[in-house]
Amino acid sequence: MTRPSDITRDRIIKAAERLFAERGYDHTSIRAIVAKARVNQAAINYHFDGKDGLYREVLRSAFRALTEGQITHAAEIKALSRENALAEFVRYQLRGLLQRDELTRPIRIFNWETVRPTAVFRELLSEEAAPFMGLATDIIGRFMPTADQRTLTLAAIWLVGQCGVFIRNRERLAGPPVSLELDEAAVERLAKLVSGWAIAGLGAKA
Amino acid sequence: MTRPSDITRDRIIKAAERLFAERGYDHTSIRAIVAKARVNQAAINYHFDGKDGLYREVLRSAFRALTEGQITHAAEIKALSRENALAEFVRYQLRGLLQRDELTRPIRIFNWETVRPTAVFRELLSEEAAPFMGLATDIIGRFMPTADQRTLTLAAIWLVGQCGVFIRNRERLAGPPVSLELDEAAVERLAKLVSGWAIAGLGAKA
DNA sequence: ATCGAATTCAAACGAAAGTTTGAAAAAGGT
DNA sequence: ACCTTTTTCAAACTTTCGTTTGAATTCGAT
Repeated sequence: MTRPSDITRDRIIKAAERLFAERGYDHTSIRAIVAKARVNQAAINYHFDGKDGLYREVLRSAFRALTEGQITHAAEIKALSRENALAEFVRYQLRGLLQRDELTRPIRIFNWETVRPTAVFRELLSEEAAPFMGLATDIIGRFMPTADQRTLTLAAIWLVGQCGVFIRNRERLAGPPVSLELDEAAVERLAKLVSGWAIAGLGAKA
Repeated sequence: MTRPSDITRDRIIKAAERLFAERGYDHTSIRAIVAKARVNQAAINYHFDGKDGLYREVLRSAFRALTEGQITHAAEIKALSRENALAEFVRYQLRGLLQRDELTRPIRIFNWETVRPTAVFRELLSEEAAPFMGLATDIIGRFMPTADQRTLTLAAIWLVGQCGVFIRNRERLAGPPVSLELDEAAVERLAKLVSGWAIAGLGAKA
């Protein structure tokens, strides 16, 4: 493999993934993508059948990375206490704050979608994102074994929401007045803080 | 007052407030605003010096409504136990889920800004939004009297984040598969749920 | 080496956005 | 009633976006 045309494809995907993660779908123009990828503008339509098609590809791989990242550790997560499982989930989410782009970009892309789901996202939701939200719901369920499905879903949304607000505002939080540091230690502290609140919240009777 | 030109101004503001609340800044075109307000397109530039200027006005009044709404009850809130104060804060936020537009629009506008703050918002942040986030920080502070300012700020963001995710996705949550009802009782239940989790989370040592 | 298919490229297209323009209309003080 | 200022209006301007076009080039199996 690695035909010449695959190289173009690859460069487009990589550039698009970065930009979509950083600015979201709407604020990413294909001109910005092709500039970063240093390919011709028409290449996106040729290879991906338009911006939507490209985004679909990027979303697909983002989902896979996201679910795989947590599903490969699914056995571990299941083996963990519910508290540790939830902490791990939160920690994984908040790693999106780090500059470690290769790993954290999918999280950021996903978080843009919690804001204003694109049409592309809604299509993929059923086939690809289900396991991800399912994991959240499962973990929550271990805290609320008697709760109905509706409550579990709301709790899962709640959990994702309280992580997402940090992810999306990463760059702003890094500046004044918050001046949040974004190194591993700081993110770890924040993850502990948030998961601590969430666990305590779920642990008690509401 | 109520000169004829003020009527135009007013219709623009009202229409813009609705649309900005519903779709956010980016997805609201001035053509959509003038169509809803039934005024000429150039009127926005004449009266508000452009889309940004109009948005600034809408944001201003949204902030005022938001802070007044909670500051007028400030005395009550201060008198409340910390648990009830926080519950009241959450409840107020989540009322953005209701269709009661006149009251809940400011909340929705504010929540769009937690996603991707506009330049206009950042300008206003220091002068207008400070009291609002300040209130959140104060309430949080009563749970964590020994915490440093940084932690309090993070906790305030966390609190707003877990409400905002519901507000922004209101319309989607209303449909399948969640099919969240949006009447007073349902919102009240959700508010109890969320504030219960948050209170329990903060009440325990993290 | 050759030929058809796949890929790249510069350029232009059409739609949608925010803004500007300049004349016409309305308002309101004198 | 007049005249200046304020306000409205339809139309055009400018920029940016995603997409299309058609020729030129490169690829890769024969």
